[in-house]
Amino acid sequence: MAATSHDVARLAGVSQPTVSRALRGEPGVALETRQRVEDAARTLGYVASQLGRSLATLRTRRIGIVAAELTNPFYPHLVEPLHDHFERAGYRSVLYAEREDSRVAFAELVDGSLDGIVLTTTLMGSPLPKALLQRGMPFVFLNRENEERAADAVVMDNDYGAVLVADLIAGLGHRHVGAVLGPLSTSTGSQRETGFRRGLAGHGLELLEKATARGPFAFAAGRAGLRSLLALTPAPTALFCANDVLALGALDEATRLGVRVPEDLTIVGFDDISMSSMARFNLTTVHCDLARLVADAADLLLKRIADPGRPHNRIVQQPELILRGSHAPPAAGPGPGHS
Amino acid sequence: MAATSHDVARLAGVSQPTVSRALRGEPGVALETRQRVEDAARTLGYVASQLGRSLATLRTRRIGIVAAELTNPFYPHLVEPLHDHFERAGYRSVLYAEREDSRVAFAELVDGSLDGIVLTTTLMGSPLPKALLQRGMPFVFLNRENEERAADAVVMDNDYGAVLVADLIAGLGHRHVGAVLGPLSTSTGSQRETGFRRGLAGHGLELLEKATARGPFAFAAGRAGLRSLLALTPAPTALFCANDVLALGALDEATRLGVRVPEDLTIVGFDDISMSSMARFNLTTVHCDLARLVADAADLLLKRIADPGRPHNRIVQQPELILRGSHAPPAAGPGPGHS
DNA sequence: TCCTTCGTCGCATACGTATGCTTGTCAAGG
DNA sequence: CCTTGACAAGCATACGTATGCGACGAAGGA
Repeated sequence: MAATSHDVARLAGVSQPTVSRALRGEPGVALETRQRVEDAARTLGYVASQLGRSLATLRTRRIGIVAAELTNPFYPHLVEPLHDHFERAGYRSVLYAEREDSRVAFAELVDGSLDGIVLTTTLMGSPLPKALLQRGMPFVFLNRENEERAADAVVMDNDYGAVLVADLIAGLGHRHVGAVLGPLSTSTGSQRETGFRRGLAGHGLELLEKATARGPFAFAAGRAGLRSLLALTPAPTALFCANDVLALGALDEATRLGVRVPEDLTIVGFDDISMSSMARFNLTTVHCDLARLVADAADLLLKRIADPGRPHNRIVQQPELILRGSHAPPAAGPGPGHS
Repeated sequence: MAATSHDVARLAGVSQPTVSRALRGEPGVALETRQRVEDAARTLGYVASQLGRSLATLRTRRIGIVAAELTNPFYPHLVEPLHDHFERAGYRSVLYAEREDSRVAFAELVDGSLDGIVLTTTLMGSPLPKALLQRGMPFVFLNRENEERAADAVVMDNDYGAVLVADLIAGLGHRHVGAVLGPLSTSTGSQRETGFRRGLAGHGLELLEKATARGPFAFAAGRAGLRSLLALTPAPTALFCANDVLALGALDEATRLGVRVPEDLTIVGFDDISMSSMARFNLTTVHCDLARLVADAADLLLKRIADPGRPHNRIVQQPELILRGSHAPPAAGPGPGHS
């Protein structure tokens, strides 16, 4: 149906290899021949088959991005700049939005249709990274990682960021502190929890087990977490949420319940996604430079594709506290009631 | 490097075609042979090359999704369910996030690496759809379309939805009405504008040219639009925004400027993306059932791939007004001042 | 005994491109 | 006049899988 390089060759009166060389601008083709080939290609509307090309070169110029639901507003902040980076480098992005990396069929990732993979949803204990490693399939951890250390990774210093939050909350004078934590099966969730506890301890405070809620990094978990923590007596006057999506969920639920932020309740998030800076949320949070995170990850992956034998690299970036409007000292009286 | 079907054949003591048939569960392979092949494949960790397979079958089981920036919160509502739909049907999604369909290199879409394409960012006058049509490349318009009528399309009844908004605003008693419109080069932008003007006219109202702002479907355009319209005298008491992203941008800018919604200003959007239902926004808007929109589009595309000769189908879905908290009658006095 | 039928498998080839090697031509230099 | 080299283009083949067709053997019936 569609024209092939053989059709072009026939029309131009040359051989198929000459067509291949001429259209790719390889040297060793006479100018006159090259133009005849280009004319023939234009006449036939010829477009080189990526399939044939990939099979011959064993390069597909496609990169897989394993991410979670895109309607979770965190992931677009990774996927979009990844896509743009790879596009500039001549690669296409194939989306694997499987919620968890272990749900991605391993075979789909190593069936030869990808040159490399970005993992953003890896769980602790997932066998996928090791399997990719054994197969020699280039990949990079982005934002999340797991126990596998013989791999490229670009992550935030989650522990440090959480300590910053603990310092802020303790410094404001809060004594009843709660947290909406992420899954322990994620490196981000567990590191942010550890850091927050450690930070509180530095101020003689403790995160009581009953003052914690835990759930997936989703709005609904933030909402549920806020409801359950407000039911405590005394209710916490400050809440650390393990990421912005949780924090925005909690913030929104507080609004719904008539709890004022920050007057009645301090809420601090982590990530600084774009929604958090909108005036209606104005969330105090830990800023992660996701653009730089993504840029580093894309670079590492492209370098590994170019040279599979190069030494592994683990890049840790420092986050930064962003003070907006969702934090304040605790109210003078007892903890906030709730209507 | 990676094992091929020839390696498996050698180990199992059969021919390569027998390996192919055995592993795909084709009939005509003896049970004992099949098991020997499966054992050999397992031993070698064999995964069939998608490239070889695609070249032989001329089917790639990949679908291209042409969308805009994913950080624009509208697009994830299309891309995610598309991805899930196609995955269930055994297809992978390749992302082309190029802002405009005309910026996507045509050759990339017809180089044989895709079985079909979803267009969500088509501009009026774009030559891409016709070119795809001429090449016999299956595609479907989703949400946006252009002049090309010999194609599958799934769109909302934008005109009708905009009339609903006009009815609401006029019914509330607003006389000074403004609008933040989308690009005329998009079918959604122009249809929503036309419908809104027609709806207002039905109530003896008019949308003055100076009471309109226009920009891309982005937060920033909503913010800028609100600022410029509030500078008018008299300032509009009600604003129709051509989609939710514009409306949320306007709403957020109003908050920033100290303009109260809905007391000082009514704002109505279009699309009903998930952010709009959050308590902090609580946006009155026109609900589009994007899940159904996407489902219909995915179905149409898969049917066309299966049968390229079938008649074209254009599905128009009816939107529905959702009354939340951003609309109210105009304030008794003159239009709102702004601090 | 011979022919038919069926089940099983291999042979040959197609899919479309890239690339190493060889051939052929022509001009320059000895 | 022969040799050498550069340049241009073709030949052969590789990449990995799928599939039409033919071959072969066993089983069954006439």
